[in-house]
Amino acid sequence: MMRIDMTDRVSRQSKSPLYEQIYQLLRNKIADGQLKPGDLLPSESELVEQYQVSRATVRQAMDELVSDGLIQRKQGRGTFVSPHNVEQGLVRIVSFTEDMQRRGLEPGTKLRTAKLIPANETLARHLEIPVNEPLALIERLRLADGEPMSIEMSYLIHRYCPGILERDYTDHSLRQMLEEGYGIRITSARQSIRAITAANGIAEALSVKEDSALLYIERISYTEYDVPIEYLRLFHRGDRYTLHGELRG
Amino acid sequence: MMRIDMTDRVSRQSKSPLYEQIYQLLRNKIADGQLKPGDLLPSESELVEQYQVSRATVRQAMDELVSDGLIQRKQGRGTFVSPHNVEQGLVRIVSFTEDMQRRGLEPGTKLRTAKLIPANETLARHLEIPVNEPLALIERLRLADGEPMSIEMSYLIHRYCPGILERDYTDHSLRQMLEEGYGIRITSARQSIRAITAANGIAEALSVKEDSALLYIERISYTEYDVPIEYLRLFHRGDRYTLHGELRG
DNA sequence: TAGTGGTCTAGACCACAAA
DNA sequence: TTGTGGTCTAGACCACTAA
Repeated sequence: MMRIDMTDRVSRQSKSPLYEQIYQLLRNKIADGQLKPGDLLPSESELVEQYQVSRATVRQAMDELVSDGLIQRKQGRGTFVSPHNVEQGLVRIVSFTEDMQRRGLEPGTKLRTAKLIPANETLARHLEIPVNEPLALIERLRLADGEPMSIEMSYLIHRYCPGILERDYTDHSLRQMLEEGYGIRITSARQSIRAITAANGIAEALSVKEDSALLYIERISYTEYDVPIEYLRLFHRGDRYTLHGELRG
Repeated sequence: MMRIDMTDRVSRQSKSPLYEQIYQLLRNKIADGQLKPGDLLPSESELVEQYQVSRATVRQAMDELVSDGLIQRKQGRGTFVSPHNVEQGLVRIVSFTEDMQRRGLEPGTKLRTAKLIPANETLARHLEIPVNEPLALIERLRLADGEPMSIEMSYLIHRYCPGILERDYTDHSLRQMLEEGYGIRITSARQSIRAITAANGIAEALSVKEDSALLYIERISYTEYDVPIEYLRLFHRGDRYTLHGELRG
């Protein structure tokens, strides 16, 4: 279980900025249900009082939540938790586990492959490495409530995370392992989304008919130094998986 | 042709805020190629000087561009136009025409249907109106370089835009007509994305085989008063249409 | 009228990158 | 060392909503 800091305060000694700390505190309150959809948040001036920071800092924290789609401001009335829990995979990187839990489904994982392969031309170009550089390929079947939901193929630059293939991918998220085992933080990513038909092997693994429609996502993840670290391919069952998002006008 | 304001200044008399004006000016410069991908933007202090506003206002304008994915900040180095023109339909509402132009394709439109229908239960629920309320259904085939790309089915609450069915949808965007003809501004939307297989009629219109994979988007658009105004269904050809986006860690 | 969020200012000090 | 963006403050006035 994740340990959660329940002290509802911010620290000026922390290495993370004040607005980030406030953002996390509020995000946690929404995540764990202390603040429910439709609830009125404390006003900006109340938060200024509570955390002893300036209003600009409070607003910076809330800006992030707005851009996540988690809260909505109403001038003259206040700030509210968004009616539905939107924000799913279109703005922020979300682990499969968190994604499923937010949908009210029980996540599960089966490892299909974990091996070393040489980078082909496409992978090399996307990861900005030489052709034939060794990559760790980790392929997992993701389950929701025991039923196949997605296949994830993760191509990691092995040089940055030697020995990762010997670890256990079932219980720990890859991102967590990269951070804790190798000090690698993924801070941004670029992805493309399209619809494809399921090839033979994929269809079988996902328990769908051949040529069923899949939501296919390719994602390149970058470290805090803007270095590509992972190329990810996601095959989501079209009949089970939907992305949600909010748009501005 | 759209008239573009070339005066590179902001006005304190304008009804739109200063940061919004600066945001639009910079956005236009990126759109029309005055600022190309990879280019260094003027520094924040230079923009402060140029537009005679505070640094916070400049930063607020740039925050929007960052969140659009159009620019990237590099501490100690400067702010750059994003290498690729990402930002496509996952953050901001973009017209089909603009979308295609950004992809370097020639947009085209064929009207398929324009008629009045009563709202069924699903439509009524999404649009927050009574069942059987009259809706204007406008169905268009969208072309890119002369080839079918998407089908758009737009369900508008007719009460808010009477007579819209008599207008010309080929040359004007629906959003533009709503704004100019009825004073209705669409300021936000909520959408869901999934993969489906093409049903018979849709497949034929899109010139693809039956059961081809389509990227299917449902979108509810809201006015500035958070009133639902339009329910939109988009069927994009999976082999031609890809969404791109950036994620935060 | 009182309280909310929306906008804006004029500073300050910091961490980081490049010369 | 200089200039960049990153963070933060303490104010100000405005537009909007609800009582």
